[in-house]
Formats: sequence, structure tokens, C-alpha cells
Amino acid sequence: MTAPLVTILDDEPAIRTMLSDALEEAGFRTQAFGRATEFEAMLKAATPDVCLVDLSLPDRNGLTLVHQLALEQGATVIIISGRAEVQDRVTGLELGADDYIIKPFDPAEVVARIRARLRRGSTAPATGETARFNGWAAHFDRYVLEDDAGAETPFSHAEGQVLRLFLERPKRLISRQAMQEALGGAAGESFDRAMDVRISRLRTKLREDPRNPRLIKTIYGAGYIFLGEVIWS
Amino acid sequence: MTAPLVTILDDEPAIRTMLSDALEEAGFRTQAFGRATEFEAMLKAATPDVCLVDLSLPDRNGLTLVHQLALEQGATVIIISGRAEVQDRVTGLELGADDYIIKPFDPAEVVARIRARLRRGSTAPATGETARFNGWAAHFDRYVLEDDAGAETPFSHAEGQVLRLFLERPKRLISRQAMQEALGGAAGESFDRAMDVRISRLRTKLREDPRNPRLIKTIYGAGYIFLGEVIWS
DNA sequence: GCCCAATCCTAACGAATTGTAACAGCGCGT
DNA sequence: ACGCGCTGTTACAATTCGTTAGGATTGGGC
Repeated sequence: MTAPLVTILDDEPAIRTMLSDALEEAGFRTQAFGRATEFEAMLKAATPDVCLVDLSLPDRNGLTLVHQLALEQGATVIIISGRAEVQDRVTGLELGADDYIIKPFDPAEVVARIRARLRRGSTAPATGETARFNGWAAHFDRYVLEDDAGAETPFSHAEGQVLRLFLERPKRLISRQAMQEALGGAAGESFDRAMDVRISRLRTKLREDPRNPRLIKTIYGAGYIFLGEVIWS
Repeated sequence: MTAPLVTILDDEPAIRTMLSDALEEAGFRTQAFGRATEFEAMLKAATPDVCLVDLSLPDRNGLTLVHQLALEQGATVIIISGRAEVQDRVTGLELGADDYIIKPFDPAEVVARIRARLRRGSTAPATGETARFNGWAAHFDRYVLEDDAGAETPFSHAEGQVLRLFLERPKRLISRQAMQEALGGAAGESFDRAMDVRISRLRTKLREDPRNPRLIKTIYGAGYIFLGEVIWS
């Protein structure tokens, strides 16, 4: 029962990251593409549950692609477009799109609309993920951290956000700024220690040695890095 | 194969005629109502393929109705609303609506969106009168909760509403706002703690450990999530 | 090595949020 | 009228989590 896969096809990188961040936070798996050709290459390997498609693509007419997806693949297709005319929406929907969202949009609404589509399909509800790493198992559905002896420690929502961020990007530097944006959103400045405190609390629950943290390393002046062998299931 | 039946529920006569005209021109059968009570009387006789519902009704909280339609009847529900806030849309979709259209709208787009829904076909999530989950059986016809040893505990109507809401949407976050509105409560004011009390009483009957609830989890600042393997019969 | 400023950690505090016991009002059956 | 169960309200306890503040650590300059 893995998380549903949502693919994003948009030529603007900013939109791609905004969507994938919001969707992954909501518990979906995501893949983002900037060109239709790359996107089509992926289609041969995987079958996404939902496709988000921007109509203004550099290398293909978006509507043609939507039509193919909807009719030949039977995929759930949601158009994201800057064009606001009613006629555009009507043709998009008639060509097989399941929904039509206009830019600028709120990521929360996109998530809600995707869920509304998936609800009708047969696929199981979104959540239910577990990540295992270095003797630990993080159960994000139950908000529980389990050690190798089976003892369970609950973690809060805020701690879970940080933990999820680490587990999704292991062995990569995560800058403070990126973390702030991924979580609270409010671009707090340097006198905002909330992030430090969250990490501190998470370290305590992971029984890290303050002198020698093995999982969450601080990179002085840059950010944090999570060192763990993560397996999602 | 007769034409699909679309029902319209809106208190403004002008909107009702505009929608029915456009829909009948597009080949649908329509029935329009100005009050929720009349609408519900019709539901006992016929089963519409799509329900268009305005949220601002004179005699009922529209969202409560949407929730009943979507989950208990399995109908395809499209909300039509003058409220344009993103949060309103997210809540509406969370509560089971299939689409959310904002006034003022173009009838052609409504037709296109209805067609997009009908294309997918609508299968009801099939909820019955008994739900089994994690050693419990909830009998909604008898208002009784049965544990795995067969011992029975009665639950009240208010408790049943909350329990049903959880059992219909397991493993998904249910925001406080969504819950208040689904249960017909007035718009959630901050001094309205009735929801907390209901959940507290439900947790007691489910013999939850207050320190470590296994079925009904609180997500601080967000809402609740029900973690159970639910099977309706 | 030694000093210093920048950066980071974390205990402690407090505001916001949530849990729940106790109370009160209501409806209903007797 | 009386009792009883249901349900919302109130009041206070518990929890979460951001902020503060002081101490510890880091890295560069000497």
C-alpha cells in the first residue's frame, strides 16, 4: 500500500518545487518534469495515479498530451493553466481532463482536489507510511518512533515534519532556509530559533549523543544533514 | 439508458433556472429545489446522478448536507458557492464534494465539469450499518459498540456522528473545521469546545489510553486522525 | 595556542491549543 | 413532578511548541 504517485509537468521550476513540496508533505510520492518528452519517457516505466499538466509547454501542445493521457492511459489528469477563459476550461475538460485549476493557485487546494479525485478511484487512502533507518522505524501514520527493541516513543506533528524532511532527503545538506520554507513557511530570520529547538527535541527522541550525533549532523554555518540508511515501506 | 439526472439545490430562483436551462439544453434531466427539506424529500424517491448544491441555504447548513450526500448516499456532489476563500474550498472537498465551483460561473463550464465527473462513473463507497475495526464492531442501527469479547456498550447519537465520520474517512486528517461543519455545528467559534468533549467521550468508550491513544490521534493545531482498519458491512 | 564573534544547543518560560471532570439545561418516560 | 440520560458549557489541567536567554561550540585571526 504505497502512497499514490503524482506526476507534475510544468516548465516553470518554481511551480514544480512548490507543487512537489506541498504534495510530499501531504503524503504523496511525486515526480516532476519540465518537458513533455521526459514525461513521456517516464510513462513507459511507471503509471502515475494523477498527472498534473501545465498547458503551456515548450515542446508540445499540452492539450494533445492531455487527450492522450486521458484516453489512452486512462489516467486521472488535472490541468493547471494560466489561461482563464471559460472556453479554455471547457475544451480542456471535454478533451478528458478531470479537473482544471487556474494559476495562481493555492497548493492546499490542489492537494484537496487530488484527494477528491483519488477518493472516487479504487486506490487506498493516502497515508500509512513507514520509514526504517539504523534500527529505528518511524511510523508517520501513528506518529510513533519505534526502536530496534520494539519500544515506542510518540512524536508530535512538528517533530514529524522535521523527521519526514530528513528521511526524504537523506545524506544531503538541508539548509536552514530550505527547512524553514518547507515547514512553517514564514521566512523567519536568524533570531528565529524554533527550528533549532525542533531539531533538538527530535535528537532527544532519537537518543542522539549531543557530543557526537550519529544521525542528525549540524553543518556549522550551512544547515543539517541526515545520515541514515533510509528505506521507505 | 435515460439521460442522467442532475438535481440543483439553490435558494436563488435565477440561478436555478439558469442552470436547469443550460443542463437540459445539454441533454440532462434536471430537478431544482430551493430548500434542503424539499430536496431531501425527493431523495427518498429518486437517486440523482449529480447533485449541485449551493452552500448558503436558508434552512440547513449546506456542508452538512454535502457530507451526507457524498458519504452516506455515495452521490456525486458539486458545490456551488459564493464564498471564494481557499479554506472554504478545501473544507468542502475534504467533506466529500467532487468539485467546487465559485459564483459567478459560466453554465458551459458547469456542464463540462458535470460531464467530466460522469465520465468516470460513480461508485458509492458502500457504507452499511455496521463497521468493524481493530477488535470493535460499531452497530449504527442499534447504537451499540461491541468489543472483541462480545460485550456491548451503547453510544449516543452525538457520539455516533463523530464515530461515523471517523470510520468513513480512516487514516486521513480531519480538520476541526471540517468536523464542526460536517456535524452541523455552527461556524466554529473558538469557545466551542463541544467537539473536544464529544471526542473525549468517544475515546472513553473505545477504552483509549489517554496518554497514548491508538485509534483517535490528535494532531495539534490541525485536527484528528482515525487509525483503524475499517470494514463496513 | 588563545581570543572573539558568529553560530548553535537547550533549559525554562509562556501563549495557544487540547483534554476532561463537573455542572447545568433539556427532553423524555414514568 | 420526578428521575435519568444526553449534550453543551465552563473551568481548570495537560500538552504542544515557539520564544527567550544563557551557555557551549565552531572557525578564523592573531
